[in-house]
Amino acid sequence: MARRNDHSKDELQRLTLKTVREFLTLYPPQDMSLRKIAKLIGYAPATIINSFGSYADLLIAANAETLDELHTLSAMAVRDETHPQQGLRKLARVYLAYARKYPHRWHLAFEHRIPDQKVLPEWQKSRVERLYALFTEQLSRTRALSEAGKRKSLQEIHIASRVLWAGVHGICLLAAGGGVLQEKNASGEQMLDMFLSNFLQSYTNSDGRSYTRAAVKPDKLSTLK
Amino acid sequence: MARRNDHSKDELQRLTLKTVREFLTLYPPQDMSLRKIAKLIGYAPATIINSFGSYADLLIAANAETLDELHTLSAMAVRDETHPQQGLRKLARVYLAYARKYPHRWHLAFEHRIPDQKVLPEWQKSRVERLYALFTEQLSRTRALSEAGKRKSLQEIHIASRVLWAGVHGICLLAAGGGVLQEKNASGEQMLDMFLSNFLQSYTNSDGRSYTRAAVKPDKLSTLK
DNA sequence: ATGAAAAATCGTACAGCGTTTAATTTCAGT
DNA sequence: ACTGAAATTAAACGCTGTACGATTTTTCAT
Repeated sequence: MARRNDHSKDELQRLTLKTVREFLTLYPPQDMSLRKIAKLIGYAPATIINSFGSYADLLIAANAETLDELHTLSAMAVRDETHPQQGLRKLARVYLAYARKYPHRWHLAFEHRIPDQKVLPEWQKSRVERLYALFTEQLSRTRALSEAGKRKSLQEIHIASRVLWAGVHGICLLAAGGGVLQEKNASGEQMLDMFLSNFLQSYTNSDGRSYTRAAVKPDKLSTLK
Repeated sequence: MARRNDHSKDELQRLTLKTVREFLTLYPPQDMSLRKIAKLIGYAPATIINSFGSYADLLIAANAETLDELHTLSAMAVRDETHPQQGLRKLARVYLAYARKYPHRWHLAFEHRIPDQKVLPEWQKSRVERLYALFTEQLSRTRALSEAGKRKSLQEIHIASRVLWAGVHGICLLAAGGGVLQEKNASGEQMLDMFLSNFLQSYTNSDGRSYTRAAVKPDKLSTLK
């Protein structure tokens, strides 16, 4: 066969990605295959490969979409949010909501292992870092103080943002995860709440040894529940 | 062909699992296959299937070994540990060390998705709960107090143990994870330290609103660094 | 001791997978 | 109209896990 010109190159890529997205909305990644997607869009498997490079590259592209969507939702959630602790809570809730709504896409994006030693592209890593950055941004707004009473260093904030992200991610695994990780006696909201309340409580009170009192007053804090 | 009697049924299972273990010590799960393992042990693929039921069941059995090993190491680490906060730190460090030493086995155990709707056996879930239980145990030793100054409820401790585990797991993903999650500017130890210090600081000081002072004195706490 | 049943092992076949190759048809530019 | 490039596919390749049937060995009752 030959050139059909039903779709332009870009149209075909969009159609493919849309089909993948819809498939993963219903079925897990293991049930997806290049041949199934090809059949769904009415093209031959080789056409998709020709368009994306490989099935793995198609998955990477789909994951990029997922990360973008998650970032957009997160950014929207913290826009116009003046209270950084509230911002962090909102970020966490967006993550949990997304992991629950699109578990298969969420899993694929964060569990995906590249087949060989083929490193995944930089623009993919930077998408993940953009997610971390949302936490970093809220954190640096907390004006939390370090031991000596000085502002926390950039490195401290960097680490704390990773810790926050990791905690939220781990909790989402328990709350929305398939496989061996399934928690039914504690809700995701409960876990997120306990995590953020306690971590931020201590984090924002310098290191908790009360050289300094927190900038946030207790009654302000209690409104965050 | 027919019965060879080179190995008993149990011997063959042990041999198979040992081969899987050794394979995963060197190579990632995606590179493993039923046929490769069969070739390595000198049996036909169908023999393994006949012995374990399916390739998926073999993986589940291998994961059981991983979870057992992790539990044994963890239990050893907190045996004779009188200080519960130190115990929790040791648990976290064992997890991180294991995830770093056997990343492929670790990943397979926690990421494994069951193929179909075939639920994974109860004895597998209970193995994971046994891991949580180690955290629960240390936590209930902290004698942390709740808002009203009373001991924390079982439900609170339950949630807190999940939060701790989830946080440690998430951090291990960043520290030892392949794929899209790789943190190079913050070490796993730094992240674990910040996580545990801050979370426990607040958790053990009731909810931080200082109805009650913590049972653990500040100078005790500082020795945990 | 003998015959029958059960168990173990494997070769073969099957359907599906991602990917490569070669052929074919169409489009764009001259 | 002619030519070279681009797009699309069918077919084949080497994998994958699994089902089936045949074959041999062990086990056990008689």
